[in-house]
Amino acid sequence: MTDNDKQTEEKIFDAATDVFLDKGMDGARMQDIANHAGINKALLHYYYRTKDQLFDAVFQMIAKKMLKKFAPVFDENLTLEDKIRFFFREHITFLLENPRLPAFVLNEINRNPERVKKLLKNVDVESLWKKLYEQHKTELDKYNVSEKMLPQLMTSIAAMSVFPFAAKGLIEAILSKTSINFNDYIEERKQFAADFVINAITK
Amino acid sequence: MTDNDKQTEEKIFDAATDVFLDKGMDGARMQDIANHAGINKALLHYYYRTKDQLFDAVFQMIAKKMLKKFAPVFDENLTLEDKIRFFFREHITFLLENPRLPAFVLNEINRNPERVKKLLKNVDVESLWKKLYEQHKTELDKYNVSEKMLPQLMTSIAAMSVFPFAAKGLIEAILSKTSINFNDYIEERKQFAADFVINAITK
DNA sequence: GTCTATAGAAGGATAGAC
DNA sequence: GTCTATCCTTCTATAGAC
Repeated sequence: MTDNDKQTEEKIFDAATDVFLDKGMDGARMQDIANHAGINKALLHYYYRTKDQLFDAVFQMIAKKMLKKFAPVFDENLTLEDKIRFFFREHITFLLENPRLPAFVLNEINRNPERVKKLLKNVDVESLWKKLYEQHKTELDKYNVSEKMLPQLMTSIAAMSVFPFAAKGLIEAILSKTSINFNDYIEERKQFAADFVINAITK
Repeated sequence: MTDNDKQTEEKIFDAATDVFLDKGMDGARMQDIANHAGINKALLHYYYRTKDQLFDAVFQMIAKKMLKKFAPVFDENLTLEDKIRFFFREHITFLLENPRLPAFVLNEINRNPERVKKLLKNVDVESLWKKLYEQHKTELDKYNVSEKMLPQLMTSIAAMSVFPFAAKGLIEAILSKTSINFNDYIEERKQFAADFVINAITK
C-alpha cells in the first residue's frame, strides 16, 4: 500500500466517521461522505466495496474506542475508591471531547446483533470480572457487593457516566428551562458520580 | 370523524409506531408501514400528509409516554425512600413491557432539537423541581443533597433505570458470555437500583 | 375514504475511460 | 488510483378512478 493509498483511505474513513456519527447508518448518504472526503462516490466503493462494509469499519473502531475507555477499571494498583474517582474523571472528560459517541453506539448496538458479537469476539468477560473481584475482594466484602452483583455495579457505573451524553438532547432541553448550563452540569458530574457510587456501595 | 376513519387512522398509527420503534425514522419505510396496517401507501399520505408528520405524531406519543412515567417522582404522600423504591419497581416493570422505547427516544432526541422543544413546551421544569425539593426538604437536608444537586440526582435515577434498556444489545451480548440471563439481571435491578440510590444519598 | 398507477427524485453500486 | 457517466432500484409523494 503506497503513501497515497493510505491518505485517501484515511480521508474516506475519517469523513465516514464524521457523517455516520451525525446521521447513523440509515441516515448517512454515500454522496455526503464523498463530499466530506473531497472525492467522488465511486472511490468509496473502490476502497470499501459497500456502504455496509464502510459502516462496519467505522462502527468497530468507535465501539472499541468506547469499550477501551473502561479498561482502567480493570487495572491494578489502585484502591477501589481511587479507581472509581479516576474512572469518572477520565471517562467524562473523554466523553466531553467525543459527545456523539454514546448515542451512536447505543443506537447501532440494538440494530445488528452480529456486529456486537464481532465486537466482543476477543473479550473474556468471565475472567475480567473474576480478576476484578479477586483484586478488590476485601473492599467489596467490606462494602456489601457480592461477586454476582458485579454486573449491576458495572452497568450502574457505566450508566452514571454515559447516560447524560446519550440523553444529551433531552437534558440540554430540560436544563435550558433553568439557569443551568449543560457543560457546567457535566463538569460537576465528574465529582458527583464518584461520590454517588462510592457512597452507594459503602455500608 | 366516523368510526371507520378512526379505525383506519388508528391502524396506521399503530403500524407506524411498531415500524418506527424497530427501524427509527431513517430506517423506516412507508411501504412497510402500509403493509403492517394492511392498507396501501397512498392512504398513509391521505391521513398524515408526509412521513415526517407521521413520525412526529408517533414520536410525541412515545416520548410523552416515557416522560409521564417519571410523574410518580413528583407525587406527594410518600417518603423519599419509599418514593425511590416505588419508582424503580414501577418504572423497570414498564420498560420490561416496552423495551424498545429507551433506545428509540434517546436516538431521535439527539437528531431533531425542534421535536424535543415541542415535547417540553408545556413542562415547567423549575417549579416541578422546586416543588420536589420543598416536599422533601427535611430528608434531603438530612442526606446531603442541596437543591442545586437535584439535576444530578434526577439524571442518575433516570440513568439507573433507563440505561440497561438503552444498552440492551450490548448488555445482552456481554451477559451471554456468562451464566447470567438478561431478564434475571433486570428483575434483580428493581431492588438493586433502589438500594443503590438510597444508600448513595445517605450520609 | 380507498385503491391502482406512476411521477419524480435520490440512493447505492458499477462500467469504462484515463 | 481516480474520475465521469449511468444503471437500476427504491423511496416519498401525488394524480386520478371508483
